[in-house]
Formats: sequence, structure tokens, C-alpha cells
Amino acid sequence: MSQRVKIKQVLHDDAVQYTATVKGWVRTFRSNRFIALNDGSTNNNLQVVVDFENTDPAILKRITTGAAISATGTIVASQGSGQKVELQATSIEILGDSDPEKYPLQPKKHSLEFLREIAHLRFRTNTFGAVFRVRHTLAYAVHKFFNDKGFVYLHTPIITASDAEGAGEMFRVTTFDPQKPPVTEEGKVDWKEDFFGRATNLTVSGQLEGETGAMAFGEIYTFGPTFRAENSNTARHLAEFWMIEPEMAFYNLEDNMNLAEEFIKYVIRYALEHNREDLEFLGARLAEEEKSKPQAERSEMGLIEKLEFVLNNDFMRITYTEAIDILKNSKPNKNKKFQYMVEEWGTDLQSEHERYLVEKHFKKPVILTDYPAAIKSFYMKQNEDGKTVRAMDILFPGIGEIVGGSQREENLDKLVHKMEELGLPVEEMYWYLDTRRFGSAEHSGFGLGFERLVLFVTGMTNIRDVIPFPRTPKNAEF
RNA sequence: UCCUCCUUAGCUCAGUUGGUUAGAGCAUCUGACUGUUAAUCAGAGGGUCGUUGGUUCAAGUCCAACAGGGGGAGCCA
Repeated sequence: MSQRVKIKQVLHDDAVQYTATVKGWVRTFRSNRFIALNDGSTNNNLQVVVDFENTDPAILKRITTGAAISATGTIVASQGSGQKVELQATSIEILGDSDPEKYPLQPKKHSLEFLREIAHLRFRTNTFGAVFRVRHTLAYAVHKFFNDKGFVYLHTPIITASDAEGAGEMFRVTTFDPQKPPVTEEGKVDWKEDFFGRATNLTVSGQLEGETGAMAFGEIYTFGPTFRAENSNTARHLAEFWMIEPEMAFYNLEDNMNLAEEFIKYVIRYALEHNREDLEFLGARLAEEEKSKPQAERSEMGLIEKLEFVLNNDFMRITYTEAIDILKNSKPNKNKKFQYMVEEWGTDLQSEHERYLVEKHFKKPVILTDYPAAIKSFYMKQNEDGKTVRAMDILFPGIGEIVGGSQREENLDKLVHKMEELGLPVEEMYWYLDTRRFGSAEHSGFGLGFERLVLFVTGMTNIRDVIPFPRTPKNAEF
């Protein structure tokens, strides 16, 4: 281990005539002589040249796709044209064999669907190597952005008793024997007997707890796993996903939008600067995919071009009401091309409408604000018009909603009134309402789906391919 | 959850109006070759046609249910 160098460094340094040991996994072994070795530090392989005439044939036979090896030798300028430098090996050690009859990865293109079924091995492919290195960089950039701005990283609870967020179906957390849970005299499950003395669930959002932190530290963010027991079977939903939720005191809706836009641009720029090679690989991969699509469906921009375009352009900001007007007068609405016609103010926008606005009309990210109160959550600040709330959704091309946020209702009476209207347990939520009872102030926040961000940056199209081990309905393998 | 399409070798896919022994490329194995880049060339092995039931003299092919997967929709991040 002492002498080991990472392949990324060997390739980056571009130096020659020095001794080095590298360790990694064999991608292919060509001509009984050339090993394409990958150690996960970069998508590029190091070519290890074996002196096959002076190597034990028994060792040569064990250099198979997937095997872990250690190679020591001299880094020299390559005679071949595919790489600048290579390792002229003087000794090869097999660290772990890989039975070629059984190892599922071959040196060829595999379908993403197949690789999803072997998610524990797909990290060893170029595509997933790049995707998960980019994911890491984005996660790091999230923390760096907020840390540099003085936000406090607050760990909100994973297990919650609150069922008032209204953000969807929840997973129950219990230690009861499912065969025979304790029951009350009425024959109902007696949650008082459960571990926490009450019914508990996995969190669907850290927002409400986050608000209590914002009303002390000023600015906080959460970044953790989130769980939704919805029976959603789409390329952009997971039952377990990672969400970033900043919450800021003294921010109004505009401050909130400014922060969200700055944040998204920051992390994208950070990935472009620190994962250029991986993004170039993913871009090339995407371009290859595009070739097999019909002309009309091809995207106009390459991956990196698309990311730079987002960095260099302001997000379009319009109100829900303006969006409805645009959609009403749009060609697909007049020609009845929409599956759902846009007729009246007040209904929620369908995916096809959001896609039209983002991908056809404005051709850039769009921030929609001031939605009808009836289709948004109880905690959003009510506008003076009595109809709309200070909500904002950020819509991205190909992804849809990547951010959902709002200015929060800081007026205790208005908030309680709204909760009573919706039949929410006001008593139980005393701790949340205390933020409005004691030193209430204007504040805002948003939630950003991390995997949706990774989807956009990597150019992948299925959310199951940007989280290591996806949890979806009927799937919790690995 | 709804609509729709798909499920044939380890992988990607052919398989005609239902008809005799189900094919190809890649991978694997054996051999040849050795500065290769998903190496190349020759040969070989490899199949409960997703599962169950039905129609028929006969089912990979037709029908039904179920399971899994893709695409779209809803819910949302």
C-alpha cells in the first residue's frame, strides 16, 4: 500500500521514467499483453503493459475482466496512440480473481436497465463511475456553498411523529410485531404501547423543524434522506431520496428565489470546474444516445453547452397567472394538442404545460410564483389578493420541478386559521406555531431534490440511475 | 394507481400465415497471433422461449391471469 499511486495522478502528472505501483480492477485484457486498469479515481484507464514472455502463464490466465490486481513497474511514454503514458510492469499480483464465466460485466455497452439489476457492480462501468463522482462533487458543493454563506447545517429528525406536512404518504416506523400488535379495548392498534409511545413515521420533509432553526440561527439548511411512500412509478420519483432544504429568516420570496438561483448555478459551476472529464464523458455518451433518436426529439445543445447555458442566463421569473395566459394563447392549446386544455385560472399545471413553458416557450429554467392558495401547502404566506400564496417552483428542462419553496406565513392568526380550515392538528403543532408566537419574522425556504439536480447535471434520464441503490415501489434490492 | 409497449443464450436482439432439429453479434472456452485500444482470426460449448393456465392434431408464435421491466400520466422534490 505504501507505494500505491492513484491512476488519476499518474495520468494527470504526465511524467515518465519513475517507478510506481497501481492497484485497481481490470476492465479488459487485450492481446495477452495490455491491461486496461481502472481504480475509480478517474474514468480514464491506465494501460499496464505485461511482459508476457517472462510472466507465469498461470498469472496471465488470471488477468480477467473484473479481477483486482496490483501492478508495479515504470511509467513510460506509450508507444500506442490511445494514451500518453503507460505502466511497463515488472510484477503483477492478482489480489482478487474474477471468474470470467460468472462476472456479468463485459467490455461492451450494457443497457442501463441491465446495469440497474446489478447496481452493486455498476459503479465499475464508465457511465456510473462518472455519474457517482459527479454526484459526490455536487454534494460537496452543496455544503461548501452554504458553509461559505454562514448557514448552519441542521440535522432535522429522520423519525417524526408529525403527520401535518401533507407532503404525501408516509412509511410507518414501529417495533410492533406485525402479526400481533397490542390493541386497545376498541380493537384498534394501540400506538401508546409502541416504542415512542405514539405513531411515528419516516420524515417527508425537514422543513417545519428547519424553520425553528432558522428562527434562531438566521440561516440553516438540511441535507438528508427523505421518504415518500407514494406509489410513484416514474423516471423522476424515488421512495427514498435526498433533499436539500434551506430556511432563512428575514428573507422574502424574492430573496428566496435569488438564493435558489445562485445556489443552483454555484453547484453546477463547481461540477464543471472539478469534474470536467466525467462531464465530457457523459456528454459524449448523451450525444451518442441522441443519434438514435428521431431528429425532432434531439436536444439542441450538448451536455456541457446546456450547463453553461444555464449558468449564463437568468432564470425566467413569471407568476402563475402570467403562465396561464401564455398557455391559453399557446399554439398547442389553440390547436388542442394538449391532452389537458388550459381554460381556467386555479387548476394546477400539468407536466405537458410545464414542459411547454420551459422547453418550448422560454427555453430556459423558469421560476413560477404566486400560485393559487388552494393548490399549495398551508404554511405558505398568503398574498393580499386573498387568492394566491407566495410560492415558487423552479422548473428545469427534462426534469420538471427541481425546487419547491415559498415565503412562509409568519402571522400566527392567519396560519392557525388556515390550519383549522384544512383540519390540521393545531394543538399538536404547538412547537411549530411557537416560532410565530415568540419573535415571529418574515422568512422563506425551499426544498431541492438532490437526485433531480444530479439528473440534470449528468444528463441521465432515469432517477434510478443517479442514486447508488434506488428504492422504488416493489424494489429494495441490495 | 391508470394507459401503453416489452419479456427468446451471460448481454443486445432476429424468429414469416401456428408446423419437423429455435438463430445472429458480442461475451465465455480451446487454439493461433502479438503495440493492442470494445484487438483480430479459426473452432467449440451454451436455451424450462418470464410464470401459470387455456385454445389447437400441433404454441416461442393465439387467448387469459400473474410477475418483472421500459415509455407516458397522476402524486411530488
